[in-house]
Amino acid sequence: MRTSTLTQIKSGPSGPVAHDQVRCSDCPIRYRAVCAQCEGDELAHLEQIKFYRSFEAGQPIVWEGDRMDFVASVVTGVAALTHVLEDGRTQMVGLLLPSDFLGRPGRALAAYNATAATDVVLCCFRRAPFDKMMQATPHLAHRLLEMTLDELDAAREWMLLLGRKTARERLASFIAIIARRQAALSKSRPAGRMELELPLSREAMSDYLGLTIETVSRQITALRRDGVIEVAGKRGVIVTDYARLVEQSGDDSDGGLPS
Amino acid sequence: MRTSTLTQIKSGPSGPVAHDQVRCSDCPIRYRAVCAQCEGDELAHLEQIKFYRSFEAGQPIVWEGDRMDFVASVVTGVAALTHVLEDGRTQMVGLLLPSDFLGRPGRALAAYNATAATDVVLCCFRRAPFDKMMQATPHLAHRLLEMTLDELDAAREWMLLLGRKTARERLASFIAIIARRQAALSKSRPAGRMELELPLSREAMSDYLGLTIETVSRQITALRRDGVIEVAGKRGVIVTDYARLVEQSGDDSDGGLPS
DNA sequence: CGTAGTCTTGAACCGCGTCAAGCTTGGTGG
DNA sequence: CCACCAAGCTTGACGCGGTTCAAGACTACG
Repeated sequence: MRTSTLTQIKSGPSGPVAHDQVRCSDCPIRYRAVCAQCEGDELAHLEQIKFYRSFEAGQPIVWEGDRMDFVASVVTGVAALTHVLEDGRTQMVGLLLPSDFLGRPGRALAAYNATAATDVVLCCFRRAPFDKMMQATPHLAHRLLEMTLDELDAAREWMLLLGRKTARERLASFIAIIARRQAALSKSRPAGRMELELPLSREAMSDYLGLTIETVSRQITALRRDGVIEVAGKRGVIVTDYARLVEQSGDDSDGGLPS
Repeated sequence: MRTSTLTQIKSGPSGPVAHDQVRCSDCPIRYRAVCAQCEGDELAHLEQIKFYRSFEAGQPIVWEGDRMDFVASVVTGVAALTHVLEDGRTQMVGLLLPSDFLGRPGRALAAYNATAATDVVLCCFRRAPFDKMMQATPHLAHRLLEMTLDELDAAREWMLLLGRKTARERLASFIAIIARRQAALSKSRPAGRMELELPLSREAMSDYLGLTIETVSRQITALRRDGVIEVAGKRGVIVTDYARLVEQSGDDSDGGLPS
């Protein structure tokens, strides 16, 4: 049932497309998203003002400066926030994974470009009712504060990467982040040999890491040559030993990048 | 009574130094800090759990991983948050100006090093009562959410700088940020000729900008040679034309970096 | 089999880091 | 008042890591 509703989305060639409601109680991100602490009436109210939108990989979600009359949780897939300078230089400034929040309550204009890095499904809330609910529901405000603080921590870890790490360390850090989040999905700790699927193209990785696409490619080759990873197709990566990968990432300790 | 307990702290020559209480109603950051929207009882309660601490320029406030049993607002001065890799590479990840908030409610361990970049006065709140008050006071949580979202925006602007800007653009961006905030203090818009005092040493600037101290120095010289700025002593800078400075910063539009 | 999109590889270049002196300023003591 | 020193800043010479520019190679898809 759930799955069938989701497959309907895949219609429009380029536009976002709505699809049938999924009950919040069946939602895969029920206990991790903004709504995590809502129950009963609150959840019912959220259910009323929510709607789903899907985007195919590569599609824009909003442009910087555009009016955005909803906020949303990422249900499945990966979305990227980017800043672009006038001469075209691009820097990714946010990577939104399932349960992450998109948009800013109380602000109608998007501050960054948002793009679907993979196929993405968003659970959207109309802005006005959501803002009103934020005022009335301490749960919601608290949860959002907590999530925003986590994102701030992640952004600061990322600043360390951009400001001080070498190209090799950046690649190792990125792969380690993906490994960690994949382990988190199965509620295990990352360790030993791990098979991963990178959620970003080489170009998106270069935008994330503040490098060129060529340098990304070369460093992946170098990590492979040194036996830190194996490569399987364009997106597939096998980490031969997670601890060894972390060593290459330049971080003194493991941990880092929440969510 | 209140003051006497605090003045006792005033012991060590290099340790933090407390000073007499200031009434919240007289506080210079009264309407910009976390407490901005608190009135009456709420303010009185905050007043009860607050205490001041001072730090001389260069002193550490907390170390990453240390227990931190307070949160605080910066009243005067500038504090820096930094990450350090094991080999000593350092990246500043936060620059706290007056009214900015230090610490994370609900987390006792510091996630970064905090250092006084100039002489700093903090208005501290003991953690436990502050956390409790956060639960009970929607005002407070909302204000903190708003401030955290602003900081996240600033961090993302900063990521663009670290990932994609040249050394010259970074310096111009930094000086423009200082110019903007100084204009904001006198409630004017930055424009034309402006005299500034940089709140950071060359070393701190290099940590902020992801450069070496030598490159910072060279780029300041270059901006001076090109007539974009004049230099007066170690910390003094005169921006000859703010618009020209912004052109050099690589940003397509003005704006950016809230707070 | 051809073609487009994505990724890889190579060679040359250059911006910034590194290393090593000098310079400027302020503080201290003779 | 000046000699001395330490800390912070500036300047120069040189090398390296990552960018740039330019071909190839690998898929996926007609």
